Amino acid sequence: MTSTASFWLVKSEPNTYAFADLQRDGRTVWDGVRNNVAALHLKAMKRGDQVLFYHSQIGLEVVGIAAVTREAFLDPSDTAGRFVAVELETVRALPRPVSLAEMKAAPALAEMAMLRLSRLSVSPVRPAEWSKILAMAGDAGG
DNA sequence: GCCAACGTTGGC
DNA sequence: GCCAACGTTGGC
Repeated sequence: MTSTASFWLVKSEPNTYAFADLQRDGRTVWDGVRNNVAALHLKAMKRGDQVLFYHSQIGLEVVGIAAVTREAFLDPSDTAGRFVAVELETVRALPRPVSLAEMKAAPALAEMAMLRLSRLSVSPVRPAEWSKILAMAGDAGG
């Protein structure tokens, strides 16, 4: 069977919700996104899509992999009913984190959406970028 | 702590 | 509908 999963990257401040929290919880509702472009990406996520988990503000590195377990639904934290959330589950921590500096220094990642639009909290990752980052992390699964 | 980038708001 | 002011994000 051919895989049709897509790849994404989400940012979270570890002070607020770290990858370790996702590992503890198993699954979590990814809500609170209040940016239209990010919301479009959330709406495009399909069950089974793979997601890089990035720590913003503190750490500044990709630390783990999550997967989409529930496709976009109205964000329960948005009383205006305008934005959506998805549900994510933990997959695995990376053998070693990949820092923002490393990603910036990698020519293969020069066009990554998260590097070009630094404030975007949910962004697409191309298959080649996904493979590159997992290779940089020493993760054989990419 | 500062600043750049970018989105939103509100006066006109 | 324009655009200046303001707020937020996130890297440095």
